[in-house]
Amino acid sequence: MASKKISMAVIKRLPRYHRFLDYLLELGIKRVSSKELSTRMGITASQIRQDLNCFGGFGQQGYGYNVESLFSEIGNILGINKTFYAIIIGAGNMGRALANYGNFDKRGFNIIGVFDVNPEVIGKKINNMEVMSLNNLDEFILQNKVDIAVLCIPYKETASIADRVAKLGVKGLWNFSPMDLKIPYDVVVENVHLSDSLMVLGYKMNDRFER
Amino acid sequence: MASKKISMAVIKRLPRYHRFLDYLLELGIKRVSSKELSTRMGITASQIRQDLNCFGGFGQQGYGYNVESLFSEIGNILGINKTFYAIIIGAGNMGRALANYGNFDKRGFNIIGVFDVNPEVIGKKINNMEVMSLNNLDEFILQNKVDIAVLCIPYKETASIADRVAKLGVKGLWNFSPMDLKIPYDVVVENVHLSDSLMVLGYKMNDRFER
DNA sequence: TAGATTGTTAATCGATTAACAATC
DNA sequence: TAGATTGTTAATCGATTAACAATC
Repeated sequence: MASKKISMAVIKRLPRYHRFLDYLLELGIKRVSSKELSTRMGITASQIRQDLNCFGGFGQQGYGYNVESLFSEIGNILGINKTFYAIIIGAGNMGRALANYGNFDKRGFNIIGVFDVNPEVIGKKINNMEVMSLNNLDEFILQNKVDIAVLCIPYKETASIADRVAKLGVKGLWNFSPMDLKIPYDVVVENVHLSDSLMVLGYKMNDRFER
Repeated sequence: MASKKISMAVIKRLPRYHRFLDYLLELGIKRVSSKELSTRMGITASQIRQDLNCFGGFGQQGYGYNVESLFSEIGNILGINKTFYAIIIGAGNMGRALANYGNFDKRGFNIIGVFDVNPEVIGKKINNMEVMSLNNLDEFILQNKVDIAVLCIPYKETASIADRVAKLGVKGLWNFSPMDLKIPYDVVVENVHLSDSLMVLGYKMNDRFER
């Protein structure tokens, strides 16, 4: 598995398929054709078939795709059945929101710790987890299996913390800071640049409505 | 302005340029060449010049780009100098985090109201704003200039609320629900699908480390 | 002026779409 | 079997990269 290189464009569509299939499942729909997915999702049928065939022939000629099995196949590709252990670094607005958000568990992402520097926050409970001091970060990572660090820290701290956890063996960074991370270690980074997204929205609005 | 169609690929890189130029400004750097930007940002010099020339010749042959003026030009393109008025719908984890996050103001996004359905939340203050009842949403939008609605509501409510505010004249939706919005009105949508992003991170990790 | 670097055109690369033979 | 729809190859489209003349 994961042998031939698959483009990010394809990967990024997978969660959308997954979500839509989940919805079809809820509606009790058993089978679906690429053509039907196409009209409902606004993606060409051709692209859907191309995307799915990157990973194997999930369909059946003359029939289409079985919703349930396609859903679980895509889930497998995305690794939903595997468990990742994550810590949140930074218990500010975003860190707290993510710590409280329960739905990541469902997708196999377990939050096992929250860290901050602020003495007023350390020791307080967020979603039944006591916020730990950043001083104990290294120790914690060495003593627990930590796959992912969720970075919810200010711009200036991001690079050094990223570096620090990468050195300790954390393999994935989910980065909410506006910093573009460049890390010399073997770490996977996924950025969520909220303000970039907001600026793109602003652009689109100006462009469309010629304010 | 905004005459020839510019691809989304280009637009999405603009906030990154903007951020990096801001950083150079802080360092007190006055001029920069596409080549230097290239090595520092990990984008080809060719692409940088192509991107910038979509909007006009901001550079000078033999010299490069003036950091300050390029920064402000990109800011203008992104509409940072214009003010948008936004409301947050849904005062759950994400809604609260966004309401408390002060940095959007800096980019011209003013949050002027927060709404929720939960009686326990209505009336409470978030970042000096009293949470209003969703019952008063229509009235509020009609009586105030609301450019953007930030949707932080559960999956099931999203479509109907999006429809409702669009009908009332809201022109932009910043959507944090996993719902893929299809709206029959003239509205611009920017989605932030956090769990999609997390799933992509999971995929990358499985792929890279062959768990 | 000579050197540097842009703006812009042309070439390449990759992603999307179309077409159709394979097959359920 | 006939109809439907996939899997897959080929054609098209768009985005990225390379090249270079224009010019500061």
